[in-house]
Amino acid sequence: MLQNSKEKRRVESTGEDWHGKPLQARPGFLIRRLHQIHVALFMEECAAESITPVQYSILTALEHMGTAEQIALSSAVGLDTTNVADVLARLERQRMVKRRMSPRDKRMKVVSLTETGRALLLRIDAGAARAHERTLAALSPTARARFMRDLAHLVEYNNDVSRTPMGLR
Amino acid sequence: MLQNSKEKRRVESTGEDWHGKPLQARPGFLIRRLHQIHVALFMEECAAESITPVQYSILTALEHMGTAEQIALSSAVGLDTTNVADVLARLERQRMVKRRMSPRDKRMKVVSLTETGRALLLRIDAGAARAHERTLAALSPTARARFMRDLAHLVEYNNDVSRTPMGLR
DNA sequence: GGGCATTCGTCCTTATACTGATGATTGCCG
DNA sequence: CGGCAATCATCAGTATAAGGACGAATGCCC
Repeated sequence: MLQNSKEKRRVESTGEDWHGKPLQARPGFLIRRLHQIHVALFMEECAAESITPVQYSILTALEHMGTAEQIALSSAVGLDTTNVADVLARLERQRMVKRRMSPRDKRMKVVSLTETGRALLLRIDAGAARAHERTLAALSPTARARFMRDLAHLVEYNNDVSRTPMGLR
Repeated sequence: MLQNSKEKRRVESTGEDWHGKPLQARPGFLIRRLHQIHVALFMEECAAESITPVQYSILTALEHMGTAEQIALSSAVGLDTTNVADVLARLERQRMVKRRMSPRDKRMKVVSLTETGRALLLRIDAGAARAHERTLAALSPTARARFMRDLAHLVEYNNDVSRTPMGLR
């Protein structure tokens, strides 16, 4: 059932007794809560423009890639293709993004930022930065850096979990 | 707009340049991904029973509290009351949970575990534990403990962000 | 070059999550 | 005791997220 290319070591039971512990001691619970909190902070800081963290991720990825097929975007932001299509439809409705059929491969759609989208990114930047900083504000700069390193490590290690086609790169 | 009882210090701009950095260097992105990953691992480990992490959280909270009004559950698991009602409706449909009007206060509903729900919790325990351990598997035991401490600290610090009525206690 | 597995986008369904609004009930204050 | 603000659950609406299925297009293999 595992069989990843990386061939993970078996998770040997550390005998950790999650059952007895309160929710607050469980990784899954805390991660969900922190995610919730960051989204709330982001929405608060960016209330002026109506944009969500995921939309921001997609716009940012698009800015870096210049132009991309939906499947590439899906891989870049770690989202299901279904979900990417969904978010892109909303972004297109708001004129942040353009989609055209690829002339090379008629199965694909090529996505690119519009001027409106590029302008939005610039307006959003400061708010997004504040949201990120407030999310980590409780930690000292040292602890913050360490936490980010661990976080990146955890994500990279299990990067191929979930539907994301080729895993995230 | 902030004005929490705690009176947070202003987030002084550390001048962090998130804009130039790739998504992988942004806290929000990594937190979302890790959440995604944990959910996927949980679903994989608990595929036998059809249950989600949030449903598991609610059942667990209910087990600890014995019996509770929806508003108390909402506070315990850090979810919107709307959302709690939603999840409870699904759990009730699967006979995991009972809801009755409170005789004391006819606005409230009292929720409790059924035998089916209690049995499910026992069956799920090992899988949930494996999911939690796999989520953190990339870190050494030392780093894992430190990461959990930081995570708890971050959540506790911003606990009152989001709609959750009284904040989580 | 004709079949056929693969790929890409989309549709349908289900489950979190939050906001805003509403209806029922309660407790409090005069 | 009569009104009125606050509380609790719910409803409607929107946005992530994933799974399953499907049609169109592609490319590869014989």
